[in-house]
Amino acid sequence: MRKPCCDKQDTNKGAWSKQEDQKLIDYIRAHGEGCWRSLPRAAGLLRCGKSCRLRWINYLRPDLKRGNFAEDEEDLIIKLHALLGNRWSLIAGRLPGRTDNEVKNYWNSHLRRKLIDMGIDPNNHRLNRDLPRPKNQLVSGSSTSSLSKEQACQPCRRPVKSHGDNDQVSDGASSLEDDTCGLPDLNLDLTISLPSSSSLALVEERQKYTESKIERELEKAPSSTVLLFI
DNA sequence: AACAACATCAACCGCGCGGGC
DNA sequence: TGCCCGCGCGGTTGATGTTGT
Repeated sequence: MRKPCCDKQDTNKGAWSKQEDQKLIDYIRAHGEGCWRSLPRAAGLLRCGKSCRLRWINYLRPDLKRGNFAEDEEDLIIKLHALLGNRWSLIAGRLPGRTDNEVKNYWNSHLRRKLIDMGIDPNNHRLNRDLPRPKNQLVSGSSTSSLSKEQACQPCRRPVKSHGDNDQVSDGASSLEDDTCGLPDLNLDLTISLPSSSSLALVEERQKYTESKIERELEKAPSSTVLLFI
């Protein structure tokens, strides 16, 4: 049996207080990121390392872009999801200032429903004849509220999670291989465009940071997917 | 105004991967 | 070569906010 990541008896859980945030920020400013396991003690925090890491990455990091997703960001997420599936960290790596958690939440709460309302299966990004056809309004209160959370999520539930599956990239990506007639329905422009010219510098900086990792991941992806991606 | 239902998102959990020994 | 440990990822949960009745 695997050891827990920390001694749960002595750690706080739940929402972070301002003081905790400040301690974490101060510590990372002074010592940099890394060694999350020992960080809490060193920083004087009663949190487990994973919790500190998550808090920093998803909320406290100075380069985070908070706020609503722009339309081009939405497009990019949808396109990348079609290619990569639920590989949120890879998708987030292409969105400067966004975290995997943020992208994942946004997908689950907004984009998935948007696709469903457009009659597109968010699993494989193909037109779904069983779903309602496109409506004039993308997300209307009545149309979405009639879809219970369970109903909306059910088709997207993956079978028992397995990282091994990732080697096949994803449901979405693998479906591209399975059925090549899927994408044209979406009219997806698969060229990856940068979100905006103003954020170009940030994009480049972050891309450098993630480039090697992304490239490694893409090497594992099926060649057809790589071609599309490039 | 009060309650219920739904939506959002921060945070947690468990697992797999990869590096070090 | 195999084991251990730390990190990172994706799925899920639960608290909180918002909207509808």
